[in-house]
Amino acid sequence: MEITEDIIIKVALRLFSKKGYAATSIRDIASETNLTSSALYYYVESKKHLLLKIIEKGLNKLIMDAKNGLIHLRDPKDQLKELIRIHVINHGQEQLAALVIDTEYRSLDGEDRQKIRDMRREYEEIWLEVLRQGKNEGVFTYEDVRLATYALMEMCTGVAHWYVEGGRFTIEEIANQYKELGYRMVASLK
Amino acid sequence: MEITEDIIIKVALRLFSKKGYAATSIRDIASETNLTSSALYYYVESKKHLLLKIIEKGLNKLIMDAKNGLIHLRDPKDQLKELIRIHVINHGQEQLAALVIDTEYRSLDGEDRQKIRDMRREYEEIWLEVLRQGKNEGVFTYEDVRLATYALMEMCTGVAHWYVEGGRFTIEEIANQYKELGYRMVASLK
DNA sequence: GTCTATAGGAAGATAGAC
DNA sequence: GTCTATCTTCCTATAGAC
Repeated sequence: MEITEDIIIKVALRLFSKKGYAATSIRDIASETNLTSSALYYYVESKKHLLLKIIEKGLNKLIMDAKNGLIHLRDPKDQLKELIRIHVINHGQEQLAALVIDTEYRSLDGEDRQKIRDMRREYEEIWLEVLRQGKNEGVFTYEDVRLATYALMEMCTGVAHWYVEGGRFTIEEIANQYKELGYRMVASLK
Repeated sequence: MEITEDIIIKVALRLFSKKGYAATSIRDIASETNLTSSALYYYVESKKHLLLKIIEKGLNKLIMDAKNGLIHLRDPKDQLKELIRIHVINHGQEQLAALVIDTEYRSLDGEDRQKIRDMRREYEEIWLEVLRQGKNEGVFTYEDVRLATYALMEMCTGVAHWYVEGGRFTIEEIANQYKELGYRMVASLK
């Protein structure tokens, strides 16, 4: 990957997350990268392709981090807390990407849309499996696994909506509190 | 309010939530209401004003429902469960409005933006007060009230992202499960 | 209230020079 | 690799007839 392309992606990410994909023009992106809009097309196939790459990159990182985080853990309680930690930290550190992934999915169509849908499902499946296993072992209690999973995931996803770097808590401190809140949500009482 | 205006708002709401505000044109809205774009301007001041009215209406309903729901409740546990119930049912029944409120806030500017920000803060304050009171009375446990509140609210808000009418659970059933999950998240162990 | 016509500009993307 | 110039289409919004 070339250096100019990285800058373009970074600028596009910032503008897409701030103004939205549709409201951001190729000329906006070009202007902030000190290129003309035609020079930009030397690096980028289309505006839609740029969005796709941003979303793919972000989701890939999240999935990889989650899978790596679980490798050495066997206890569902530890696994859940690790998923919460990774999800929260991702949505803080990669806040702009997280916002774009969540809100601009609708701007894709056809096989692009399907591909992102599949990646989201893959990530969701990681959580579902941990929650199922925890119930089987009797450490988790909930009525429906999908509902509990969505509740947990959306709670963590929300961090991207309010987190500000340099605020009262670091993202690690937030992750720690969320680990406790999330675990209590589904924990079986001893 | 006139009947044509209601239809316009309904159509705009559907299109804004599906394609996004910026990607929806006045012509799109006119076309689906069987009006020309100029006829539409007889009812609507501007596209931005239409968005503002949609967001205001949706937030107003949510705030009113929350306030009314709490009137006769004194126990923080009951109050929290009622807030969860109202928020979840609102985000299921008014799903499209909820999505527009959450994602198109950025499309407003100036005093419009400030007004919506204030309304969101007013709603948030209702939750914060219940959570604070619960901790004072010893029935809730958490490290930071704002963090716990955001976690609870975002968990419930997320329902708008995945709920489908006619799915495995009615919105009331979902609300019931969320009441339990949310309460356990902050409940003090006896 | 609803129409046709149109102003005035901005959008995505490309051609071709350097 | 980057530019100027431009094609074509779409946009919000208005003027003025009926």
